[in-house]
Amino acid sequence: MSDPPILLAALVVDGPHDPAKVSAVDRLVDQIRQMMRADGLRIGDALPTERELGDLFRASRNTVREALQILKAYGIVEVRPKIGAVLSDRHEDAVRKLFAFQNDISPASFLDVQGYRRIIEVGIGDHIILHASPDDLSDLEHVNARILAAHSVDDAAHCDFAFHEALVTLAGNRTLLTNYRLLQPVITQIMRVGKAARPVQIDTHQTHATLIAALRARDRVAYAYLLSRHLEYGLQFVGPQGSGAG
Amino acid sequence: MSDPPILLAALVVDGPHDPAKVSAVDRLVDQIRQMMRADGLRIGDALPTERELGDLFRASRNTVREALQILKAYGIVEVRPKIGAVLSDRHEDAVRKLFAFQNDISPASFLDVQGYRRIIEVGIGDHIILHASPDDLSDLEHVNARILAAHSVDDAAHCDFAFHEALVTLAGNRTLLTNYRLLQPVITQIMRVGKAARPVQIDTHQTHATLIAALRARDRVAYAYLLSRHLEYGLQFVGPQGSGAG
DNA sequence: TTTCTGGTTTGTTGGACCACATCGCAGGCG
DNA sequence: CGCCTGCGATGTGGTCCAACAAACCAGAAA
Repeated sequence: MSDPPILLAALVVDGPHDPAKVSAVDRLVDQIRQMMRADGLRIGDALPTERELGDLFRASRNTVREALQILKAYGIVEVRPKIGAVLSDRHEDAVRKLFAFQNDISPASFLDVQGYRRIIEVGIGDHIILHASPDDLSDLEHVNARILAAHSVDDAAHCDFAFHEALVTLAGNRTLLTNYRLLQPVITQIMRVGKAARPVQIDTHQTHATLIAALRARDRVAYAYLLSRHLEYGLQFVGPQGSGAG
Repeated sequence: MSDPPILLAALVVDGPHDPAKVSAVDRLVDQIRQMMRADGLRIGDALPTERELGDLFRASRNTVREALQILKAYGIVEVRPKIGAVLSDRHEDAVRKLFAFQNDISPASFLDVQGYRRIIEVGIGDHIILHASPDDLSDLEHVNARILAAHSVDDAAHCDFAFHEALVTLAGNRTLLTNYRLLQPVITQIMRVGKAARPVQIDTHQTHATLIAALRARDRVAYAYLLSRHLEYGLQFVGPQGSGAG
């Protein structure tokens, strides 16, 4: 061993077995994150300038910039030209974007996603029936009403998603909601396809209304049945191999 | 007055004008991705070198590197020292890492995540009971057995997660499994905390065994009850504010 | 007040150096 | 003769520096 560059201690990293082989860029990413936390920075607060960061952490501006690109890709920092890097709340958007990065939407994934939705949306039925207030259900109806005013397939698909999103919201679980939202692009696409075959805003609205009615009646069996049928309905249009057992 | 710009020739980029003033780095990210697709590159194939990319797309190497950092953050390329950037299938890992990026795990998220798990793992009970083969359940037992051989809290936590992951796998839904895996860091951390309080490998193994037994008996009520109690168990250790309504 | 000027910041470029992985060649050995 | 080994040459990524352009901000000047 000659004399390796000491490089400061790379404080704790997520890697379980990363002794010191971490690159300067990765080290910077961690250091900047720690600085955010240590200084208690909040959304909208600005980071030091690139030069200052480089000076602080003994790194060149290029290295700082590469680290900032990673932070930017992660959506926790937003670099505004000539203003600087500010803490961002685009993290979830970044996750969503990244999540949809490779999703070639095939009929198979259509089926799979609808299956996922059935598990989720049926599974939360009990909780909604037990805990949702009449106001909650009224809100649901309000969201449902918007689909009647949709003036395009795209619009209708978004309203449709908004209804189901509101449904999932009533489960009162942030993790679940976050995960469900991750699939927004795929789900909305499914809805678009279904509605493109023939415009069915009124049908959709009506089905949603019966779902709400089942929740009001605290009828979990009816809710599960209606929801399953509702989700299977769209599968008719997804493609040739969507046929077979519904 | 300043001297005329030295380089900065026309050399403007591809196709239609970009009124959006997209940065060179973002442009490069797109161009590299297009190149991947156009050349039909597959996992493991190598990209041109950074210098060649810069030459190809009329960008400096630093710019290329910033673009590669983004691609790397997205998990679609992996830069191996002295080899170059190769197409990677680490995309899901990248999503997972990104997902856990801001999750400074608080007792609140502990509760939330356990609630999410309850919804999911209880919700798939019916499907497992209806569709799981005896071999599936034997596999589950096999996975469960590994926890007895765990020699550290960390190891036990991973085995514990592996069991629940196997459980979710039996639901036969890829989307659900992907989303569940997204939470692996958080879930494993929860398990670590729970097992750090006191080593309970045998208890965990036993509880898992009763779960399997309930599945074998096709007793969905018992399954749901045992699972809920199992998930609530770990919450005792998460922190003082874990109290209150479950 | 408005305008201009200088300083600062990011975006981008070109170039430089280092450590090291890989390749190819020469030479030794079975 | 053929195979293996050792060793540079080459090229790669990792990092850094210096510089310029464009845009912005603050303050002096008119």
